[in-house]
Amino acid sequence: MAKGVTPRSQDYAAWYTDVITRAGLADYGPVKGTMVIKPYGFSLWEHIKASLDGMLRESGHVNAYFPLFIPKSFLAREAEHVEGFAKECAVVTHTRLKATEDGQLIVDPESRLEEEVIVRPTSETVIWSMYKKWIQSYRDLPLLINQWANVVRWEMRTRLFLRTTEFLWQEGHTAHASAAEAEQEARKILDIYRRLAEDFLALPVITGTKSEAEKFAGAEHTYAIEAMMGDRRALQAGTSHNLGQNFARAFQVTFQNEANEEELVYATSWGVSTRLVGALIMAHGDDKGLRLPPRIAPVQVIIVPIYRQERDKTSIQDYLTPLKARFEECGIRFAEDWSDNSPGFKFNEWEMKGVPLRLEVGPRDVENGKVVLVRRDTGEKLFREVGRVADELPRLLDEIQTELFRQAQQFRDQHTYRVTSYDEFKAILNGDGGFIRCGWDGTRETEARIKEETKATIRCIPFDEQPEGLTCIYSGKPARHEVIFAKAY
RNA sequence: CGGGGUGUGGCGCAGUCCGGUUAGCGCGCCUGCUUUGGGAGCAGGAGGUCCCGGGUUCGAAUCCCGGCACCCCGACCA
Repeated sequence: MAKGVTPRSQDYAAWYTDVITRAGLADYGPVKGTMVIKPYGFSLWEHIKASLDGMLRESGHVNAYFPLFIPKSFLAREAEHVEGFAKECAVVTHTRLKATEDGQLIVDPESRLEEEVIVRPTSETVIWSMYKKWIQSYRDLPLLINQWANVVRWEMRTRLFLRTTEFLWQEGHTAHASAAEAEQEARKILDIYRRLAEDFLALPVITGTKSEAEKFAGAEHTYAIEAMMGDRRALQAGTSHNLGQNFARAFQVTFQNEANEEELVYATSWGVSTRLVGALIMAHGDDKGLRLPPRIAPVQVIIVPIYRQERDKTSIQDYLTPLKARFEECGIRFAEDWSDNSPGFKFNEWEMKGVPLRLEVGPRDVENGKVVLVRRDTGEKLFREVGRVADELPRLLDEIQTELFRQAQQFRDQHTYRVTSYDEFKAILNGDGGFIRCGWDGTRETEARIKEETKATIRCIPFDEQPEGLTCIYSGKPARHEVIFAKAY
């Protein structure tokens, strides 16, 4: 195996998969499009998950679990929804296999299901079939349920973490007594997603509304957080939908309001997935590998001992004992690398894994009462007194967190353009690419034409849009919205 | 579903055109010794249905026919 990864500038896609495999995040599964999330990658996901789960609980949501299998007929209940997902559903048609005389294993034709079931691509339909049973009165509302689950979407083209046939996510499904409350919920969740991205993943995002063409199948409105990756393409990092009464209507979920009138329930759904891991890799990674934000890094500090002889090793171990005790008191996630690999190898290895801080201790440090710290974000070397380093670490980790965010934000801003002519628009997309902020006449036709001609799509209509006085980049008509265009994953 | 490519020890590849020793190289792995402040050195060693199935031939990784799988590029998508 080569020593490093393919440089980003040479082949971004190869760099991305190299980093994932070399850092030990994931591996390809045996079935096309599937992925094994390895312990280090899974630990990263679990930290992301814990961060979000905490925020969801604080805002009154509870976790539950709904079945993987859904009757095929459920999907068809909501017209747009079936349209959106039918093409990518895995379908279970039989319930068993059997061995033939010549030892082959075949699907037992006698086990054919009367009603075929689908593997959930998302759970709106099963969940609303249950909500029908659970909701009668306004007193049953709001219902604020979240589930952490796997879903399957049989995609044509897959990429590790960004789009796999099966992926892990959380999906929230809420029911409300008024349209206004559902709208407020959808927006509240989007803000939680924004905080997850910005405060935990150090990933600056743009919040906004999806165009009709890009919204979720079955939603009234879709809101999203959009982030810029290192190749200046956009990645949708989370979505929140106001479903209006569409699913309540499809599943006949009504409640009696305070005026004793029967009314359809108002709904939202929202989700973020393991795609966030892909976002982290592409937003922060460099040619040495991952760079993880301390708040979600599985290992925040890697201790690398450096020694020649057994007695040095022993003295380093003793030297580290009180320091490690202090780390534990401070709640710092640290690990030690006592493997037989050379120090240089370990440095590269842990940089590949994106550990925010490396702490080196060698005989010279033991003699002088020092340690050496090296920041992954800046490469800076810091020499510190062993007795004081634990007190400083929480602040230093915060600083790294902030710095990663700052770098990503600066990168995004440098590659965000406001343009007024379609020629400029195309020049940017044919060049380095980036986010383009411009006017749009609000028509599906314009959006479709631009996509066809440039591959760029409307990522969102940002909440802070200022369409007044703008003209449409394509048609020249007065702009209905100011939007962000970009090529997207 | 179109277009392109690749299937050979764990990984990356050479060998295939032009059939012929025991299928080779780098990395990794195992053992031992020496090393260790930016991917250590030497010595020894283990590890292969050459994607699968037919065919041609005295002889097939190599030629012929058929299949399968995966990767990349496009249309669809969190």
